[in-house]
Amino acid sequence: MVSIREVAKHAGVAISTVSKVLNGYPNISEETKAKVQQAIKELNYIPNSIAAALSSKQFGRVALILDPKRQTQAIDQIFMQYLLGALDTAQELHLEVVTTFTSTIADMSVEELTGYFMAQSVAGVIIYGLSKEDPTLYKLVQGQQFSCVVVDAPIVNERTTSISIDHEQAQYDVAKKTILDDNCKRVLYIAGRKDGYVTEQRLAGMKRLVQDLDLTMMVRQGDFSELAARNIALKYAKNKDVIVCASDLMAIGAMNALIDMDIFRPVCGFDGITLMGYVGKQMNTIRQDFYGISCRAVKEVHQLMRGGQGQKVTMPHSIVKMHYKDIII
Amino acid sequence: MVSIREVAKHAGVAISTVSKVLNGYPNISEETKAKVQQAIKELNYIPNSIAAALSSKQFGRVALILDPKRQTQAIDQIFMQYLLGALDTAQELHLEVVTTFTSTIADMSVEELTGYFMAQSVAGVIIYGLSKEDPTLYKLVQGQQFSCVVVDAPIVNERTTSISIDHEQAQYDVAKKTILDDNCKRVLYIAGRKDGYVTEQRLAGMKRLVQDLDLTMMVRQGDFSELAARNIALKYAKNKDVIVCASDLMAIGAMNALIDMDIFRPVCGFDGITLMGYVGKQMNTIRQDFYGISCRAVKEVHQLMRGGQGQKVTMPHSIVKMHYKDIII
DNA sequence: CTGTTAGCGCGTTCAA
DNA sequence: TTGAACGCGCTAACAG
Repeated sequence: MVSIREVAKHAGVAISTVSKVLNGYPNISEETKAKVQQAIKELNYIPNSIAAALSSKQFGRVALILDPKRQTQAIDQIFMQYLLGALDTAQELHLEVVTTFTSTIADMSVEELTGYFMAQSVAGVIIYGLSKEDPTLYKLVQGQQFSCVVVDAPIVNERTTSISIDHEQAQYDVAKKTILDDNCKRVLYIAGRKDGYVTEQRLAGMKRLVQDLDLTMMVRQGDFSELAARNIALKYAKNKDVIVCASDLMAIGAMNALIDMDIFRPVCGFDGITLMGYVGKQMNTIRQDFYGISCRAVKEVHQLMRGGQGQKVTMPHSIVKMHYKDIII
Repeated sequence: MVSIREVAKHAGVAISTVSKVLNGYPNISEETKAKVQQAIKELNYIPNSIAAALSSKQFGRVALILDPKRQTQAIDQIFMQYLLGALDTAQELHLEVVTTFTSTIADMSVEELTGYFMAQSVAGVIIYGLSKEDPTLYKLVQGQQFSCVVVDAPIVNERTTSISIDHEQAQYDVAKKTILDDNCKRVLYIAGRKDGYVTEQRLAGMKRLVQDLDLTMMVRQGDFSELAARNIALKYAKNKDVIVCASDLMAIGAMNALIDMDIFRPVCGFDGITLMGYVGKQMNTIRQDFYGISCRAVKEVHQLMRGGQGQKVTMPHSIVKMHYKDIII
């Protein structure tokens, strides 16, 4: 294993000089910089990220906090996109990533969690889909001990950046399109879980749409569960004109309920997961670039860790109708 | 951040003593062990895994090498199960995990890859679905510089353990059940990619079955692609009695081809992914416990890193018919 | 059985 | 502009 020591010897400089070149510090002559880089190439030197993390608290590692539902594996695609985006970008920025599932840290207090991350030299945290009722992670973010990026939660402070699409507008857009296509009036809206920030925002979009188009709306909590959505549709869909769902999975549940009841109503979803293309019925949905969002999240946490300021970032979205022919490859 | 030093001071012992209790070394009196554990509890001490990894090469970290297809997101479920199993078990065994996608290491030579892992204090590697034609990873395994566990590849040596279900038997089982249900004679077998070990093994199972049941079989390479399987089915299914596919995704492609042709043939798949339950047609498939396999993989790599011997581990499998009602929750 | 000591590879003062 | 020296938190010989 080739260490910084050997690079220094090979280049005929001191270890600290190599370190400075590596980390882009100023006050190094072009000449020595070239010598060092030459030596790095020749020896095929790769800096030991462990040692670097141990030595410097400043540019530590990034923890990814994901909350995959162990039951509903149909949406694993979203988490994989998050992971792919994060790991790709982390490699680009030379950040080390720690993949963490919420189950791992479920019964820790803020203090324990803080210690846990500190012990791993974690300086930045990306939280995907923070629940409003997760006090520990919420406190972690508010504590501002770590540089945080929250995806799909509207928390911003000195050291916290928020990233998401405009859920209010997206829900408005996709529902409007679906409703205008069939000239509907009576809407059944199957919302998400109460403790999610996006649930509120999407509901707000629906309320605005109801006003703008002069509709009537019944709202029920589907908790992002396919089965719950199915049951809600079975119960209430009959005397509605359209079913708007806050997730693709719920849209699939609702659609299957309609098929069982042998009635037709337009349904729209939210997310754009591949599964939508497999269920036999084309549905409108919002497509988010989960990969791109995650890339951006890593870039933002990188900024924060280098002294950047927390901010709100809004990513673009689009409306698509999912077809099997677009899915199969 | 509370360090081992403070624990030692608090317990009134030396640092190394704390380290020894931490790592379960022998030759520590019950009394001091109790004192130390008491101090650990009181101070809420969490060992710094970074420092441990840096200091000791022996019990370093474990790299997970996954190869998720960026296109075919329908099978992300499998990778998430692998990840969940690995992370859960790693936490149990106090192992640190580095999640790696093949894209990250795609254009490295063995030497570079070795350096890359060494620089990260990686001592163990778990490779999920090693391709026969990945020379770099293959050499890495054969080089025996790392403790390796290969999932679904039959490589065993001093420091390499192989884990998988019995693909030959599984393919035999699921095809036999499907064939006997409908008393078929002419089989279309859509195999996987040529460079996969499992492809061979499953094909061997089919050959045995053809002998045992006195069938005729046409074999085509579907490359684990839904579209390829669809095209194969469109071309050859007509004068066959049954279509056996080496993956669920290919079975779905084949089934959709049959629907388009408006003919019926029994189809069976392999994997047991959730998607199978959504496509409207019930199909036999092999269910593997990807989560459990991954748990076992981590346990095995843990053994290897502590001096264990490489071996072959076979996991159980079962045949299921996928129903939508079993999927929706 | 316990404590002392020397690194692991690197970042970072502080002199030179 | 460069380099020597210290320490990050821990493990592992070795000495006691």
